[in-house]
Amino acid sequence: MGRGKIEIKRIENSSNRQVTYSKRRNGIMKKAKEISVLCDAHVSVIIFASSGKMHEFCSPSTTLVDMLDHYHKLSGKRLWDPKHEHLDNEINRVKKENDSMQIELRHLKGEDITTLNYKELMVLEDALENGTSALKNKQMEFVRMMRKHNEMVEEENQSLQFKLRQMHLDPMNDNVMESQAVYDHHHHQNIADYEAQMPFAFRVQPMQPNLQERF
Amino acid sequence: MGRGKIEIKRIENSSNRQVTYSKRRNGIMKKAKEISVLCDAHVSVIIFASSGKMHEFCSPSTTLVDMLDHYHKLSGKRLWDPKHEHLDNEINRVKKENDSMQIELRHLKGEDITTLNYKELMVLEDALENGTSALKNKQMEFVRMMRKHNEMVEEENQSLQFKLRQMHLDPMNDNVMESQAVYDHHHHQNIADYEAQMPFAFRVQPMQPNLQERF
DNA sequence: AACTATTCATAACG
DNA sequence: TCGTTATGAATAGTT
Repeated sequence: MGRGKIEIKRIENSSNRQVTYSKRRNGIMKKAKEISVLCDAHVSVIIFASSGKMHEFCSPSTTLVDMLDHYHKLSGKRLWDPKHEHLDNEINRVKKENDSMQIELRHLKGEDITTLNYKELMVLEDALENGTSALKNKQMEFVRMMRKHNEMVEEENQSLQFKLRQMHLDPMNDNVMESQAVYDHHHHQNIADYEAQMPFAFRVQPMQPNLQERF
Repeated sequence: MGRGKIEIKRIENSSNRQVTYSKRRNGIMKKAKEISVLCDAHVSVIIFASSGKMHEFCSPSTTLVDMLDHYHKLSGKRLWDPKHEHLDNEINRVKKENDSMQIELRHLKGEDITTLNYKELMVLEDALENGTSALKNKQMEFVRMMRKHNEMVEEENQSLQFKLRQMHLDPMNDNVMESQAVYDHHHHQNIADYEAQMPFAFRVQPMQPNLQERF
């Protein structure tokens, strides 16, 4: 197509080559645009001239990244560096871990255990027994804390009653108040220590209405 | 170029589109080859048909990876960095999921529960109760299967004893054997049905030595 | 860059 | 899917 047929081999004349490059490059880009419109195709064309200059075309319906992503999936060839592959592997590894943990969790919660064999059920039973007994211990600890707390509150009540009685008997005597202050200081220190260890729910609402049902 | 001029817009006739696609794709690939030879250009063409099939051309003097590297440098556009970031985020997300599952698992197994507050302990208790009761049900199912199995074995024993006794009394009489054969056929069918449902551990070693301790 | 004589690509058809 | 062909498009060489 031109004034004469040409052989397809490197054009030695540099300026000729440059001109032909520019003309044919435009031709290819036009064709690429056309096929993408005519046939709904996704097309990516990247050309580097021997001069180093780059030209590219990518169909407007997509992006180069998406195309390369797709390319990666279809061809199986690795375009991205080992870094990338490493990340992929890491994701797969972690996801597998995730799946097996999810299964274990479901089993412990009593779901999907119909497929388990006898041995697996034994393991599950051991785990549940451990969990249950640890829970029981922790709950007993709560009970002990509650007892202690109650004792301290009762003790404080007594001290307050004592104080009130003294003031009633002798309203002008400050000595009573002073000796009480020493007691209070010590006492509140203890309560503070204790509450620091107390879980939040307990401190806000010390009396769980149905706690006794649970033991 | 062709029997008539065409407008550059999507070809609605599907088979026409397919034919045009294939012809024009060949045309582009040929042009790409030619320009790379004639002008020393590095060319990459990737085309996805709307059908999903992929075709590519890359000048023989280079590779797609090299071209993309070059592209990366010249255009400044970040080709895989966004992908990297995406993978990183995915990993972090899954790892977080992992961690929380691991914590839940440990709690169910009775580990690290000292930090739990009262509310959390209640939730844990519910989960453990569910798990335990599901396990109990499954175990009872095993017991029922064992019972059934034992009954069948005992029944078979009786039948065998009967057969032996008959042969001892009248060693020359084959009728006994024939009537027994009918019985056996039916009986073994039942056992096969049953064993198909039996978990593997049970079938290999029907008598678990410490089973009775566990119920 | 334009022009134009040629070759090439391809739309329609078989 | 394949081959053929008339026609328009691309482009090599020229100005």
